[in-house]
Amino acid sequence: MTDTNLTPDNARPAADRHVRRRERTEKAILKAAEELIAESGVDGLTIEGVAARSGVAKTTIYRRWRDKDELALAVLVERTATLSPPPDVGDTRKELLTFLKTAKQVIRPGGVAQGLASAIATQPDLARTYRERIVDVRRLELKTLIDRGIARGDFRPDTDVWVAHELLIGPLYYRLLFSGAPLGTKHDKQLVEALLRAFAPE
Amino acid sequence: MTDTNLTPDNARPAADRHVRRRERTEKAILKAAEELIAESGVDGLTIEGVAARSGVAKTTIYRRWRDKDELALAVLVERTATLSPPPDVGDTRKELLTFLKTAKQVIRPGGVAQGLASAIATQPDLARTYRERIVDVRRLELKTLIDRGIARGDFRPDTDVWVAHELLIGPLYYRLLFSGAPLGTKHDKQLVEALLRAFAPE
Amino acid sequence: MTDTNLTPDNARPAADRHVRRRERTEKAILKAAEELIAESGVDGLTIEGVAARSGVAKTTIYRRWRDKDELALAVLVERTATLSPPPDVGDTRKELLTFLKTAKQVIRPGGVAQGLASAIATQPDLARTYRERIVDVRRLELKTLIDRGIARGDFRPDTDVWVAHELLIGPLYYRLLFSGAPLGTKHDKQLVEALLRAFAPE
Amino acid sequence: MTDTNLTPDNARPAADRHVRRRERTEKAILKAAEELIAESGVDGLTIEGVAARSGVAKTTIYRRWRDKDELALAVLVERTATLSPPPDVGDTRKELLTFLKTAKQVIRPGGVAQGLASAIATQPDLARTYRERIVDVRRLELKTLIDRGIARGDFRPDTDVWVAHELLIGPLYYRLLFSGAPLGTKHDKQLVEALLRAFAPE
DNA sequence: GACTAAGCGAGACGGTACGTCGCGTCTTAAA
DNA sequence: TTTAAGACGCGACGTACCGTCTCGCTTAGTC
Repeated sequence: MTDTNLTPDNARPAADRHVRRRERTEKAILKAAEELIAESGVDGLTIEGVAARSGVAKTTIYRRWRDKDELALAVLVERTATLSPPPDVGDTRKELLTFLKTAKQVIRPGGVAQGLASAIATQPDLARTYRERIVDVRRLELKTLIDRGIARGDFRPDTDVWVAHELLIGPLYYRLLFSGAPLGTKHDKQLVEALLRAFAPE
Repeated sequence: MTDTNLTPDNARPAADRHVRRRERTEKAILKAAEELIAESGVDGLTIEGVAARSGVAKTTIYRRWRDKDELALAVLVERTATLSPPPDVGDTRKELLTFLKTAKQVIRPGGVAQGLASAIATQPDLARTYRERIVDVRRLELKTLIDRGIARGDFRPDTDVWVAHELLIGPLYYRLLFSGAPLGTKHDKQLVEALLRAFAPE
Repeated sequence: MTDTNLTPDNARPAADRHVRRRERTEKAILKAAEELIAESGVDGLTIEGVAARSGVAKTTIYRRWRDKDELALAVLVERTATLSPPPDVGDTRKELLTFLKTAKQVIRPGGVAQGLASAIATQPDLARTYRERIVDVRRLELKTLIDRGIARGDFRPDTDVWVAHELLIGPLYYRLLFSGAPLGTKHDKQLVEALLRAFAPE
Repeated sequence: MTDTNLTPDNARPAADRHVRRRERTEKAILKAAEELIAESGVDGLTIEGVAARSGVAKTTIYRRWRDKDELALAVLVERTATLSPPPDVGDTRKELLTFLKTAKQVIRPGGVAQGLASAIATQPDLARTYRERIVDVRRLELKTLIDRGIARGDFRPDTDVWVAHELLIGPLYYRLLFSGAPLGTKHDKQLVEALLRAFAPE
């Protein structure tokens, strides 16, 4: 986490051979972590387990991530990074549904979000990372959709993206974490419908 | 937890002295637990700590609750149980705001909900208890409000209580757990407004 | 243990009306204890287990025996009490072998002696009871045999019963507890032979 | 326990610093264990106590020994290992007495043998260790003595070392564990005398 | 046939130690 | 410079069984 690899590819002075090594190691760790999470949830994620599976020393893992929560979060971030924003298909309703679907793809597998919820809610460091790397990203995407929706006359011009985001994602998390309701398409539709009504032009 | 004291006060045959003792013990435990949570969060809640502070043996605690999550949840349930449903004040908007306010009073202090989120999302037993003793209770209260709202012409007659509940509570939890936004009155108002619009009569 | 029922049947002054009840309870307890020992050794003997199986309250057991070791020893004593001394068959060798065989019958089943060894060696109370009710009894029996042996000219007149006892029983226990050697008849014969030689008349 | 340091002192490649540390830790543990046993018997031996006194973490102790019995046995083994076999003094009688004396030195202090008797008699693992590291060692020493005795004409050539061993050690344990008789020199002499007669040449 | 005291059942509890889990730290050789 | 490897301290876990306490019901000989 600490430092994000923003280094451009030019100008590698000397002690940079080691960078390649770092990266390889890091990948091995993340891979092992993801697998373990997939197999037995965030609770089943263990630094010792990751070390064993990845063939990396425990020490090495601790050099990169403070603890297992940070590591799990890194897995989540990785996942978000590989997703692309929802394309313009000319239909706000459909685009919003796609948005929800994508969100579920990020959150659900392995129960990472479920497993991390408490940690994120509790530890400011994690929360910040989570917000910057995930919440903000997704809200930006939503903004695109909403702007299009406004242009199409589906949303009133002063629609608050923050609130809209909450109205879509909040219920989703709520079902995921607490109510246990089955995150189905039907529910998604109800949410989208509600959102469209809540911010419909006068 | 397990059994709710429905026994009337007459006809206590014999083994009832035990019951009285149980209750006293249980109260001591819950009190200590609540204090510890208040001081250092659910993470800081330790069965050993509770035992020490309450002067009750660790064993006795385990005789009532499987583990520390169940105990923490019991604290939450206790809190919910002591709250009364929002009164009819003749104004749907106000009643909904009161509903949100009460919800925050249950959830926030000590970060119990935050600390328990992962556990609830992960362990079916806890989830069931949580749903039955908290979600359902609160949704029932909301139903009363919505019914009144319908009668007053503020909501359309087929308003779905489930969805309405999610639209109000979901964002609240979302802010609490992930976005870190300050659960202020302003936000509450935005949510209520959105809800009223989403389910306004045609 | 504390008081051994040596009271003769005459002269029951007053407060001993309830004796019969006591005895029934006591028998139930000892029976359950013996069964449990047979099933899973002295280690598997649990006051709670005995209470459960015998249908007697834990309290009642503690009213008679200080702890589970005393109870187990009581089982052992019971066993010794029901055995009869070896008859005169006219052959010292044979009588000694019978003596050893009987000893094994007392000691072996359920591993009571094994399980109790440490307790006896450690707690003077138990040791005293053990010596008085078991060791002394058996040594007295041996004395009879040796006296007969002396009369028959198989032992020298000044044979020390104590030492003889140790030479027979000691190795037996040693095998039982430590060496793990299989307490077979062959070994018994070797011991008897050695004893006869050690105390043979000049 | 597990591995006996048979590594020669040359060629210690690398991961050997660890070994040194292990050894230091192990010594600290055994020392503390021995002290605790000396103070309050095997019953008073507690892993937690050892951890506290030795300044070693409980975990570390469990990393080496399965449980407190194994640890106690290790103390006994340690004791045996540091003793040297009885020297040839030209007198079988005297050598046998020395043998008994040494045996008592191993067994008696702290009542380790007494406290472990039940455990050894009950758990095959412990029994095996006990036999291999203690019984066999001592019997081998006895063999030396008996061979010398045979050479000197004190024992008949076919003297069975096993039986001889039992005849000497068995009574000793018997006194120690059950009869409570005071393991004095007088008794020792009687045993040695009996042994010499039992296996005297024709 | 009713009295009455010894005996008993039942449940809750405090307490000690257990053996386990996974964490995160440290140290040093080797790559 | 980075990594592997191993040993370690630590805190809390959840469990087992201990032995104790309290109090009301049961029961069996006696009056």
